[in-house]
Amino acid sequence: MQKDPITAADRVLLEIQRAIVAGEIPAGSKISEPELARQFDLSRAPLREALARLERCHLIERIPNAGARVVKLTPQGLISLYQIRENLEGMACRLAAEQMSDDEIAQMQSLLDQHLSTQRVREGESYYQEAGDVDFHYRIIQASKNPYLINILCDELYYLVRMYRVQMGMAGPRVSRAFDEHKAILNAIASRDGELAELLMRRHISASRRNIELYLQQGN
Amino acid sequence: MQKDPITAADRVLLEIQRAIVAGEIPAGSKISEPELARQFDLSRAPLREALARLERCHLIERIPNAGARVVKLTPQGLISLYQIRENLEGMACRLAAEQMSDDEIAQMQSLLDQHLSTQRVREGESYYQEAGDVDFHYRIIQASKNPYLINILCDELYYLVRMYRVQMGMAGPRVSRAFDEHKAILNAIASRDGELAELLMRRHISASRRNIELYLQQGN
DNA sequence: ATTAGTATTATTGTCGACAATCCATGATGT
DNA sequence: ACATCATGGATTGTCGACAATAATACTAAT
Repeated sequence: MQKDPITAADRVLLEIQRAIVAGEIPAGSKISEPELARQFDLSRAPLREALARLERCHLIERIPNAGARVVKLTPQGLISLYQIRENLEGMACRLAAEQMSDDEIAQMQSLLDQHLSTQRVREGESYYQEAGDVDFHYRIIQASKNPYLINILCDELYYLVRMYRVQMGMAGPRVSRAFDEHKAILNAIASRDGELAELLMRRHISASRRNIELYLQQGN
Repeated sequence: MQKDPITAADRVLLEIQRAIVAGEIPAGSKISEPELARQFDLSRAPLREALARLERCHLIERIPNAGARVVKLTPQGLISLYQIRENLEGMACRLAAEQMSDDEIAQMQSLLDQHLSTQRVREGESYYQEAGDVDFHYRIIQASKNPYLINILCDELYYLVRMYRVQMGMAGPRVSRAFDEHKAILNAIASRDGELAELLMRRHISASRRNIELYLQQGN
């Protein structure tokens, strides 16, 4: 059994991460090490460790001797992010189709059934579908078995995606469509058609991106 | 003009990075913070900062309370790495074809001419071609203008690629072929054919991967 | 009044020491 | 003899303070 030693830096990291994603620490605002240290009642050492990891997942930007700032959200940044997702998650999907075991596929199918039931219960509310969408993508990525790919998508880009969604209020009328698309993707994986699975995933993300772009133009 | 404050952590980072890539610090060996601190004659604080960044570019792996180890090179790891490169550099190439200015393209062409001349001078020696290859890919990636893509490829995966090449002694008989492929890629970019540029770059990297796989099977 | 230069203040980078945790060695019991 | 547990040593995580750098406020000169 592998132990999981939680360090102080880990705790403060999770807390700040959540706060930034939720917008409680506003985008573009300056990060003061002494202030945060007082606020979380710990030294600057573990805090700096946490900041290093926050920089790693693109939530803050640091300039030597000048300090750290929370990233600013821009339409262009979001486009860049979705370009990457389209490629990498498409690739993850192809690999998943090649490498998932039959058991894993069955588990994914039951996961989708589960999503369907909660979706029926909470029709209109998009949060659960959001979480479900995240979960679905997360599982696919993990199933790719490529450690670098997993690291990039789940550890480095994932929080930023969530930050965009949360702060731009992505309710999205795509709940049911997204579910159908998930189902089609999983079918392609189940029939071991990696090429199709990749194509469908790319379309799925591309549709999501266009949806967001539409939302942005509406909003402004 | 932007200043460039070099900190102690930066210096030790570059030094350790070089040492790991060159194999002077052997793959799989344990990293001792106190020992390295003595060796570089500085405190553990900047050293830990450097280690955090080394973890970021996948050169070391850290386990809480247990320490850091230099990554082990495995055939599977190298395959995973090249899978990512194939996708992302292909994408970078397509974006470059869409976004590079005519000036930038002209500069790239003169860069290739420069490679040709040095290649003629040092026929057989692969180091310069290696550096040239690296430079070519680097410039293409930068030209994609996608900050996340640039970060992933140039800051996070690049050093690991070099580590594999150096430690596995990738001399490679692909010197001239690689050059021709570079030229074909640039031609596609110059004619603004992003689709073709992407395809050619993927083939280029795929060929490089197969070359390495062949080398591995030979070596063992 | 505006700008250049300077002094002050605050923040980051670095240091050495302490506390908590892990690894290795050896003792002990069956 | 082997497995389990305890102990000692070493390493990592954390702390508070100092030094170096950057941001700010103020003074002075044109």
